[in-house]
Amino acid sequence: MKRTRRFKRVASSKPNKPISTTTDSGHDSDTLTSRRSKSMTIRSSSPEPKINSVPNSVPSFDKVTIMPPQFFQVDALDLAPRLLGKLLRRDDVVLQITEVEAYRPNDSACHGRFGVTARTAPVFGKGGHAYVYLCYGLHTMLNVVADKEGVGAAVLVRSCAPVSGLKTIQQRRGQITEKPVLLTGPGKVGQALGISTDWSNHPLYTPDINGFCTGGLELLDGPEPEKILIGPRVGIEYALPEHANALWRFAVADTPWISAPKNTLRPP
DNA sequence: GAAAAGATTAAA
DNA sequence: TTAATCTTTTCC
Repeated sequence: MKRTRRFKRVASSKPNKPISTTTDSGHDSDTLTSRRSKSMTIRSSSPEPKINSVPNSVPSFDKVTIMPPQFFQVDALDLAPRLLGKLLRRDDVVLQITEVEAYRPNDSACHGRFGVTARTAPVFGKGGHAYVYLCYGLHTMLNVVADKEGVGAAVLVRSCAPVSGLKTIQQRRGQITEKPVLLTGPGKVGQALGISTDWSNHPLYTPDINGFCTGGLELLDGPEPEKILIGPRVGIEYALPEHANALWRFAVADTPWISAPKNTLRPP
């Protein structure tokens, strides 16, 4: 066990991070608990859930709609394409989801295939929570848990486009660029959001206190893409052919913010 | 208790 | 094309 030290290696461990008390590495379950405490009421189902007329501009935060829990309580195959265009927010960073993959029960590529374990427990939890795991020992992968409690289903967020907080994104990524290389790839999304596996099981439908950006992680409504592309999922060659070949990868069409490989994506 | 594999990325 | 890197899960 080499383990030089148990220092929480978080992607965004850059020294000049703007967050004050709630640092990435300082994030812990206590913080989660308090954040989750109910004393805050929000109308997650406002009369006008759609955000049209916001093509490029950033929607003002107090008009934003947080997706309600019931939005997530569907089959991962249904949830996945609906996540395209939606927004992930943490701090001043807002990312628009451009590419996802669905993972489902009885799916030989799904992390839930071994049943409930310490790592995968959130996958079997209530839809609308995050499932964050470490891949290849270094990349934090963000999934949106789907379906009802007890069902092992989730949607991996593979790529995003930046909406706001570009400087923070670049800082966390360690790259000063506006090109797709900034956010196309699941590990990059996790790094840009500055999350660690401690964020696994964090609810994405619970607003920050008073709706301000206090370090939470939320899924906000966003414009639906006009056209989408589908294809087989990436990096699951070990799975059974029927699952490896299933077209459960979804992407926004006509955007450069898509991860490789792109040549396996086709119109539905 | 040990070994293998992995929903990847960046650099050569 | 390949090294980096380490947790999770399985097997003995």
